[in-house]
Amino acid sequence: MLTQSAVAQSLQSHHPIAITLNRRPDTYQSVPSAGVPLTFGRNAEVYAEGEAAGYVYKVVSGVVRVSKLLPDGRRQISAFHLPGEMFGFEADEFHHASAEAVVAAKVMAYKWDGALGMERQPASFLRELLHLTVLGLRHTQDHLLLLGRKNALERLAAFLLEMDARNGSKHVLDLAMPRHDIADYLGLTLETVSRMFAELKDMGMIKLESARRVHVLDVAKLQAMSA
Amino acid sequence: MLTQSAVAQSLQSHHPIAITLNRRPDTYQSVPSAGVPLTFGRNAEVYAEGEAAGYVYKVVSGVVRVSKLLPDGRRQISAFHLPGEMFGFEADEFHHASAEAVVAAKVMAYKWDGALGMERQPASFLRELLHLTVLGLRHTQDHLLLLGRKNALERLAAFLLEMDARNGSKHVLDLAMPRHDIADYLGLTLETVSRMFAELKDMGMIKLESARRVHVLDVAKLQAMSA
DNA sequence: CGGGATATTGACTCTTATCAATGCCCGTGG
DNA sequence: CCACGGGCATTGATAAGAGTCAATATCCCG
Repeated sequence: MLTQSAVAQSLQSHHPIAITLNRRPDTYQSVPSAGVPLTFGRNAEVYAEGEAAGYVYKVVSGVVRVSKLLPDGRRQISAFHLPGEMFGFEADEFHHASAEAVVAAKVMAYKWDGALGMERQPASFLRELLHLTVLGLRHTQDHLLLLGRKNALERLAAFLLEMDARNGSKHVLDLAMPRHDIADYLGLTLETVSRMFAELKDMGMIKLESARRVHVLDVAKLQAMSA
Repeated sequence: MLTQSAVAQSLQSHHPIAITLNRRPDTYQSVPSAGVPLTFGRNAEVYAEGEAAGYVYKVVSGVVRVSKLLPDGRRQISAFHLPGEMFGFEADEFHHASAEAVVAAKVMAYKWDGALGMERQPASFLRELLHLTVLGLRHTQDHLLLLGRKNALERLAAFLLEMDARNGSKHVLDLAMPRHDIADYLGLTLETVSRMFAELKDMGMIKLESARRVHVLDVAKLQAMSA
């Protein structure tokens, strides 16, 4: 596990950093500083729990997972971040979770000096960030309900619906993450996740083209089942 | 379950509202509008899930729980709010969780017209609110780890430590909430919570003066156990 | 002092975890 | 091009932890 941030590494040692000033239009117009583009391979660490938090991040491509570990290795993934989403905000100067690429990912890093930096941000950016953070809080509270009160089948149904909705409700999903990551997101073991996939398949609610490629056949029934 | 907010009720129908302009110094100096003081009896609803969100709230006395329900009645409490804490921020115009008084509580309500209202807030208030929200997000993520990955004993140990820390680490706790609420916070049943209290007692880590009054005898061991 | 809500404890069940074997897919190298 | 190997996934048998149902017990509050 790295103690130095990936950004710091890039800045200090590795490849020359391209500060791309004329990249594609940003969803988050008011991010005030130019971003640093970073690339991560599968399972590469964006930042680690406990590390100093000097940046906020936005996914350009790929998928990033944010997770926390217990000392004995048990892991809980709190979110998967897809392209366009920001992550890495902290209330103080340290990251209290870690972030890794699920698959090869491109990420923009924006300088963010914690509370200090916040002093100098324009109100428009603060509003945007507050909005994003409140949305994140809502997602996390929904996930509390899932982890605290839903059974394994309900959890997987909710997961597939969430992923489908975030992917444009095409009802055909290419899951970027392995069963183990799904399990750590849903508070289950990978075996149970696998069994629940089989069960949803047997019920005719999904079709598994392969382990990662899922067809959602009956959204309504899945929704009824996820609650 | 009420469909009208408690604030609206107060404003529109019930007792005359005292707009107290010279109350005790606020922790949150930059809340821009004068607050409306409200009183709630045990289990009274501050707001309901789905209701329009026109206010943010601060606990003055008592304890407030924020929770979400599944259609069949399963409940997950995402937080208990103690005096001084704010709650009720939303990203849009609706509450996506409900809030009730655990015991008789006094609460200040501050007008907050969602995104619209946010436009007019000073940056200082936005910063404060962002900070509070990020702190809330951190707490919720910690709670995800608890619900997704900790066993019953670990959950109760963590709960008692959290409550003790928030109560000034006096190692003597007066729990405001019944076993059922603790269970719904920890994702357990009230029977399991009761058994885990007994187990911690048998291990000599706590003393139960009564069901609600708990002495924390060995903080270090409890901490080791909660992780 | 009595009564209702809250809490504890016990017996048993059920869901999910654990441990283990097998299967599948994909990329690599012969 | 095919075979091999390694990661990933599925499936099975069994165990463990928490849930459920039920019977007291205790504590407030009037």
